[in-house]
Order: sequence, then C-alpha cells, then structure tokens
Amino acid sequence: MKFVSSYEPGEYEPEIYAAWETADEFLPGGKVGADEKLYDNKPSNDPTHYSIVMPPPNANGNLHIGHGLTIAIEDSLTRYHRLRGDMTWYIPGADHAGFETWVVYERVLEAQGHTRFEYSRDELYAQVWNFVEEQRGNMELQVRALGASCSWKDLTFTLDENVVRRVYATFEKMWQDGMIYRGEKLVNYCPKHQTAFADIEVDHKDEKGKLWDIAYPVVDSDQEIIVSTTRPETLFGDVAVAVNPEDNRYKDLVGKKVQLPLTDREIPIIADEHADMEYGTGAVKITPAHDYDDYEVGERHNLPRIRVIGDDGAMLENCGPEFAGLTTADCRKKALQALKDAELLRGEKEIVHSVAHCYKCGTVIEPTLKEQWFVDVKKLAKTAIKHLEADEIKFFPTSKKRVLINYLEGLKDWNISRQIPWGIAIPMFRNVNTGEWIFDTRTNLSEIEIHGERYVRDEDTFDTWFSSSHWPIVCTNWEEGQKNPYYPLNVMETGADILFAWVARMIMMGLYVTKEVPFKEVYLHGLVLDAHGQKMSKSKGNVLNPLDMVAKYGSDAFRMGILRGRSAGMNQAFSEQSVVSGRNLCNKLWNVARFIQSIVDEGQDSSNSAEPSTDNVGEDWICREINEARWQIESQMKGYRFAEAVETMHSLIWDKYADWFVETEKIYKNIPLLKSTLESILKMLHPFAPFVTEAIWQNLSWTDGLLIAERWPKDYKYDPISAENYDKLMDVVTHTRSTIQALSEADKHFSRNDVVLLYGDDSIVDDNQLLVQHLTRVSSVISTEGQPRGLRLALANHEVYLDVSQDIVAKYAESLDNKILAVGRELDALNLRMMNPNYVDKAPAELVEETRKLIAEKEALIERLKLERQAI
RNA sequence: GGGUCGCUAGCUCAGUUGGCUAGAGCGUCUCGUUUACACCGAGAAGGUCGGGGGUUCGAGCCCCUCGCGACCCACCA
Repeated sequence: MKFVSSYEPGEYEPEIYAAWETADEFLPGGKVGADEKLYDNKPSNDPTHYSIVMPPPNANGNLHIGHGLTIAIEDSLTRYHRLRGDMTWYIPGADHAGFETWVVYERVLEAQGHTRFEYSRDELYAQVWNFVEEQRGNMELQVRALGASCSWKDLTFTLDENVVRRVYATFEKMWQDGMIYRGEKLVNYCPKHQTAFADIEVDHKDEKGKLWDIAYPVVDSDQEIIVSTTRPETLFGDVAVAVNPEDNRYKDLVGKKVQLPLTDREIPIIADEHADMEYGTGAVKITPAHDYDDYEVGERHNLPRIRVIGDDGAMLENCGPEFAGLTTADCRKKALQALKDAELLRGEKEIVHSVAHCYKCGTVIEPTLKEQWFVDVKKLAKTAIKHLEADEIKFFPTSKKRVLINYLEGLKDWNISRQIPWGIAIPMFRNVNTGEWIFDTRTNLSEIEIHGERYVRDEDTFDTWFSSSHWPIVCTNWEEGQKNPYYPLNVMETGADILFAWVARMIMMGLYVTKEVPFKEVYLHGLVLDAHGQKMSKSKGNVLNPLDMVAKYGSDAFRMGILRGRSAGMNQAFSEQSVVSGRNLCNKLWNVARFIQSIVDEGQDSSNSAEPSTDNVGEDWICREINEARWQIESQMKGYRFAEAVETMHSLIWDKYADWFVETEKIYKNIPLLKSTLESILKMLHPFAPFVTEAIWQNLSWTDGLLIAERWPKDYKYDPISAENYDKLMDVVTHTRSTIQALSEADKHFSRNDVVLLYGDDSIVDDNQLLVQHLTRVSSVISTEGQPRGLRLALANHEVYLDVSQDIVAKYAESLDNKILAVGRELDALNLRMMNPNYVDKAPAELVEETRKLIAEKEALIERLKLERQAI
C-alpha cells in the first residue's frame, strides 16, 4: 500500500476486512483470547466482558438503510470496547424470517405456475430451505462491507439446532406450567396468505365505509328492531341483537326474539353495555365468530359462534345456496340487494372507520374463529413490569421504558401459531382417537406412535417472534446452572419500531427462562427517513441502498454520515451531505497522516519520548485537546451519544489537529509527538471509521500489527500554562487574520502580503514570534520597542499592532465603530447582571468573580478602542 | 379515550444535574493557492431557541397553558 494524494476507500476496504477476519480479531479477546473457552467459569485474568448481538437480518434478503444504521451503531460500540481491552463479543445472526420469507417464496412458486396447495407442509419446508440456502451469503457479504467486526464463527441462524432445542424446551416448560393453551378464539386472519397473525402484526387504517341500517322483525309482533352494521354479509353469523341496558327505546324488547333476515333463524335480543346508545340506531347485531367485540359479548351471554366465512375468504355453506361460495364483497352486494327487495334495508350513510389489513399484502384482515396455540402472558408481563420498574434495564431513550410498561399492562394473550410451512414446527401431536394433545419434539415426523396410540403432528409453525424472543439466550449459549459472563448482554441495540414485537418479548422470555433480564441496557434507534423526512418505501420509490452509499463514498463515510445528527429513538432524515462530510474527513485524516509520514521520512530519527517540547506551546495545547476529546468520547459512548462522538472527532481532527497543530509542526518537527498523537487519533476514530484508520495504520512506516487489536490511548502529560498560552496565541492569530481581511475589504489597494505585525508589552507574542508569523502569514513579527504605531488589534490581553498607514486605519473606522458598539452591548449586559444584588448574593462565588473579571477586561478593551478611534 | 415524541441558523440536527457571547455539518457571501489535503485554506453573515404565563439572581433546559406536527396502543356495530 502507498500514500497517494487522496484516500480511495474501495481499494482498501475488502483486503482490510479480510486481514481482520483471518487474524481472528473478531473473536472475544482477539487472537490472544481465542483459545479461551467462551463459557469457561474462570476467564483468564478476569477481564471485563462486553456482549452485543446483531438483530438478525433476513437470511435471504438484502440489507436496507436501517441495517446500515444498526451496524454503524453496534460496530462502533464493539470496536470501542475492544480497544478499551474488554473481551468483546459481537454475535452475528441470520433470520429465517418466517412469514417474510414465506411471502417471497410464495411469489416464486406463483411465478413458476405453482401454488402451495400442490405440496405437503414438509415438502414446502424443504423447498424454502433450499431457496434460502441459495440466497444466503449475500446478506453476510453486505454486513462485511459495512465493516461489522462480528464473530462470524458464532453466527446464529434462527433455525439452528440449538435454537430449536431451546425453543422446544421453553415451550415444554410453559406447557407444563399451564401457560400454553389451545383455544378456538378469534384471530387476525389473512385470507390471502391463509394464516393468522398476532395483534401487533396487523395494520389499522382509517377508511371510508358505509353504515347500513337493517330492520330485524321481532317475532310474534309487528315491531322491528333496526341494527346498524358496516358488514351486512356477516349477518348469516348473527346470534343475537344487543341493546344497551340503559336504553329506554328498547327496554321492552329485551328477551324477545327477532327473525334473522335472509335466514330461517330466530335470535334473541339481549342487553349488553357493548351497545352504544349514541351510535347508529343503538342496536347492534352480534356475530361472535367474526368480530372481536361480539366475541366478548358472546362469551358474556353464552351465545353460540357461527362461522360463515371460510379459510379462503369465501362464504360457507351455512349462508345458503344463494350466498355460499361468494367472496365477502360479492356476498355483501347480493345480501344488500336481497334486503332491499325484502324492504328491510332502512338506511345507508358514509362513515370513516378503521379497518385491519395484512401488514404484508394489504388484504383486509378477517377476524376468524380458529383453533390456535396461545401463550397466557399475564404472569410473563407482570414479571417483566416488576423488573422494569426495579430499573434493571436502562433505556435509551429513557421514555421508552414507560411506553413499554404501558404496553405490557394491557397485553393480551399471544397467538403463537402460524399456518405457514416455513418456520419451527410446533412440537404438539394430537391423539387421533381421543383428541388429546401431547408434547413431543420429534417434529421431523408427521405421525408418531406411543403405547399403541397414534398421534398426528400439528402442522402449524411458531410465530417467528416466539423463537426470536430467545435471541440473547441462544446467541450467548446460556445454559441453566452455568456461569456465563456474556449473559445478560451488555446492550440490546435495535429499532424502536420493534420495541413491542421483540424487545418486550425478549424481556419476558429472558426472565421466564433464565430468571434474569436478558440485557442491561437497551438502545433504540429510530427510523432512517429520506432526505425530506418521509418514510422510505418501495411504493414511494425513495428507498436508499446503503451499499450504494458504501460504493460511492466508502464504508467509513457512510457510517459517520448516518450517525451524524441522530439521537436515540428519533426518526431522522438521512442526509447524503453528511456522508460527503464523512468522506471528506477520511480524506483529511489520510492527508494529515501522509504529511506526517513525509516529515518522519525526512527527519532525524530522534529518540525523544512523545512529549511536548518546550519551544512549541501548540504541542502542550494539542495534548490537552486530545485528552479532552478522549474523555468526551468516553462519556459520549457511555451515553450512546454517537452523533456527538463523531462530531468530537471531526472537530479534533479537522479544527484542532490539522488546522492548528500540524501547522505548528511545519516549523517545530517533534517527530515522536507527531507519531504518537497521530496514533491516538487513529485509535479514537477507529470505532467510527474502521477502514481508513486501519488503512493509514498499515501505510505508516513505524506501526506494527493491526490497529483493530491496539489499545485505547492514555492521557498525555503537558504544561497547562503553555496550553493556555497557545489559546491566547490563537486569539491573536485569528484577530490578525480577520483584521487583515477587513482592511483589504475596506481598501481595495491594501496589500495583505507585506503586513508587519508589531507587538508591545506582550510576552506571548514575544515568545512565539515564529509561530505567530507562520500562522498569520504576515511578512514579519517585530517589537515596537516602545514606539507603538499602526492599528492596535481589539484584544483585551494583548498589545499587538498592524503596521499600516493612518490612511488605511481611517478606512477601518467603520468597523472600529461597530466593534465599540458590540463590546459596549456586552459590557452593559454584564453590568446589569452585577447590579442585581440577588445575583451577587446567590450565584456561585466563582461565577460572580468571573463576571467581574470580564467586566474589567471589556472596560479596558473599550477604552483602548475609543482611543484608537479618536486617533483616526 | 390512553400514551409517547418533536417544534433551536436557509436545510438536517446537537445542546447530559438551569450559569459566561446558544453550537455542528451542509448551504450562503468575501478573499486566497502557503511543506499534506479544492474531498483545500482564511474570514464573515445568519437564531426574539413554536406562542403565552410561572418558578429562579439566572430558563433553550424546570412547571403550567395554548398552538402546530409526527407516532404508538385501544376503540370505531
């Protein structure tokens, strides 16, 4: 490798990643620690352990921008802790993504002219397995391109044998604890995918619809009761009409029966609070098999449940020959017409109501009565709340903890069975004679025999989240009774959008299985929105591919760019400009390193230790600044303030190191300090920009080994007085530069190239003439020797003049006036503060003292400025 | 109905127990080519911190209230 004038990420990234990986640096403890057994009871030297898991990306998918953010965050944490010397374990994963993958595969089948119904469940499982197998590896390559320093040999796939074993063990325990039940309940059913969903997987959207009023004749009477409904087609499943017990209009009718139109059934009129007197006619038809509220009404009144819509979304036989087999939409039309013909349709009005949709295909969810496996979540949720309230998990952002508790408090039982072949088979078998269910893990068989009895396996698979909720447990190989320094995880980093679906369930499951919370801290990132703050979606066409960004600007630039301006839990726009800024920073650092290398190449190899020399106060200053930045990074990483950490490094490298320190070294070439400070900066930036820092490390002539395996820098020793003197010197330099610029703007003939800087009683300038001259680019810096002349700079603690003619100074008068006014305003504000006796009494003494000092300085400054002005 | 978050420079966002002149990146304007870097250097402009009220010596930050925006949960016959 060789230093060329600009950094080309594409030329370095692949081989650098390969070098890290082949050197086993991603293993906990790196190459050195690789032999240590991860689960050993006594790790050598008792190091600090740091564990973090990757939320498993879909094994057969491509990474999206959210994964890019995920990896930028997680890998920064990982590399930071590795540099700090922790036994750091970043565990990668791949998700079989049950339903997601199934949807993709169903499309593949469709494209081939086949359907799922041509194959058995087991055949389909095998087909999808092969399909995923072919696609796998793609995702992993992308994770590598983003620089994730995860321990690949520990990659966990959600269908791995140990995952299945653990999931079955938990399920068995729950079964024995009576927390699993099979119930015929209403489930969110997608007729297109023909599977049930958990509540959380359903999208509710407000839609325009119609509310129809339908008359139900009262039996043995000429009265009728008019019900309001948005779903006339479910009329065939009605089992009652409910009115509010307080509703005087219908009091007399309660207990009577109505003739259910279009059928020959009679159903009762019941009193139930569910009926809202204000809504519609105040009378509501009850269809327990197709509506959640009605289901509950049915429970309360012991009503039958009549299913009228089939698994395929078509009306069942019991709707009568006229309606059976129709789609719900057709049936609605036909039923309405029939009601109209019978003069029972009494009204129709437009309303807006919320309709449930399949989150994947958008099909309207049909609440359907089905036999499903449920987890009784009461105890799980209660335990989780207890531990959350005891603050055993720290949340970033903190507000999400309350949100989570709020959710857990209202949690309903969890439907864990899915009618799709791709997933972990539910290990339950039903006795073909008695119907009794038994637990058995031989799910590779569809039928088993025990004591001469035949049992048939349930064909359903687990909800993906049921297995994913074991993620921290399975990734760290947690086993009962064994000490595991990596469990609980130090942090769970994931998207705020899956707080309920995943984080909540990991906490419940972790506590249930291990009796411990599964992680100590949770960091939730928000959505990455497009440049205009819009959610990215395929239909909007505003999706950005992180790998495109990597190809265009480099992995480091992407990582720093996406971290910029981002804070916990917030949905934030993605800015390509930030990526450009990251790219520029990489290039800046590259060139700084290139320059330092050239000094090292030319210079004498002195054997001095890396310390500030006495002749360059800038060296003390940069040591102070590096120390300061390091402490900041440490605190920012602890608080997950990545954007600030990136900014700290940006400012250290660009505004401080390159602009103010490296410039001084063009005069004073302290090679040991240059080497050492550059190394420190490389280490400090490495968590965020792993590739460019390693590329530089490899290019430098004096470094050995890999940067990834280095240790975090220590404090520099420096002279604080010298460092402060450099601050003051910077003041002089900045003022000189801006005054020269102002003069040249005031007078077009002013030549800025041969300005002489004069100084009077000013030891800082006197001691650092060379530096001042170099940094200000004046032609010379000389003492006034008691004969002040020219334009005195507006600096409180310095006596510095620009040696220019009175002509030029006169042209500068206006900006001098402005300056006098500005300082006057500041002075007024300060004086006002001091005139408040309460401030003097109550504010901290050092603050008051500080104010006094400032007033004195400003007063002196304004005096001098006024004198200056009079002289013109 | 229950809950959460946001409103700070033209844009995207920082601002951690309340404390000096409110910051960054990008953008804008002016000037420039020096032992690395035009993916550059120097300088500058730009903010009544959503409105109002309160607490305080002191509020971007704490409390109340109003407005605007986003989101989550429940419900919507």
